[in-house]
Amino acid sequence: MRHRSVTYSTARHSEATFQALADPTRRAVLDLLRRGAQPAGQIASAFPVSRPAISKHLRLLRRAHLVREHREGRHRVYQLNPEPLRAVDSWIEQYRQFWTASLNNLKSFVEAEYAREQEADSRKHK
Amino acid sequence: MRHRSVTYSTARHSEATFQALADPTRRAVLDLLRRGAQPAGQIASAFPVSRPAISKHLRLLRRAHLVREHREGRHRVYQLNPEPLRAVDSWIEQYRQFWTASLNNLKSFVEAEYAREQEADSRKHK
DNA sequence: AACTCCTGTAACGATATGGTTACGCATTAT
DNA sequence: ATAATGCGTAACCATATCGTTACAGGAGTT
Repeated sequence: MRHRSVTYSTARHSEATFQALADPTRRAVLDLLRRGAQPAGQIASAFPVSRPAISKHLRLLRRAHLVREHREGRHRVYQLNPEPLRAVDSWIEQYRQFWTASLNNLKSFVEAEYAREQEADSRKHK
Repeated sequence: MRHRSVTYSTARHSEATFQALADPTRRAVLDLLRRGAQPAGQIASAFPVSRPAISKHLRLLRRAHLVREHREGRHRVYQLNPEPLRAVDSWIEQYRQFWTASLNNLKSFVEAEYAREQEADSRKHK
């Protein structure tokens, strides 16, 4: 029988953002845009893939709201929008406490937790 | 002519980690393990997919070093290892300044940056 | 008006991803 | 010894992903 874990819903948040960050080229595009807004072609020239490939990455980043685009003459200037990264940041935040604790402490804590749960479970088995 | 952007190399770091986090089920598994170590079957029972599917997710998480596994009787207990998340955190860190600044300030900053670059570039065009 | 520049989209192909069922192998229970 | 439990892997399938080349269309240039 399945539980449909409660934790699932929290992980569903910011799906598009995590998805967008999965690709190294897209992360590099964001890194590039930190230095300032640029037109699409100039962005593409910084990478070893074709311009249409970058165009598709930009579309994905646009749909994840990680970049904003506006026309300027015949250029399309792309600008970083870091807002969605806040969600990623707050997800990570929940893990920060784990690496501030020493690994030894973590290990014993986790093992104790499991031992406790196992004991609570032991009634269901024989 | 291609530049092979310098920023690329920084984005290549922690490739496996970003990859692992791209899937909502895997993020939910990590969220679940924050509450304590658990055997594989118990993890699987929290999700609406088959046990082998979870087994494959766990393998990927193992290879990304986001979880550790050890045998305990006939169970295989999985334990969170948040260490690789530090790399993600420090990547995000570089963006934190952008959302602490007001969006208006950011906008003008970025636009000024682009204007400056465009001017520097204008000698190459006609 | 004709031409060039900049960029998005379409169509296609190779590979990756995420799911399923069937199976094998240890470990514990009977 | 035999059966049952727990879990990883293999084989397979559908769809997604990321790249390419060819093409189209709007904005400046001549």
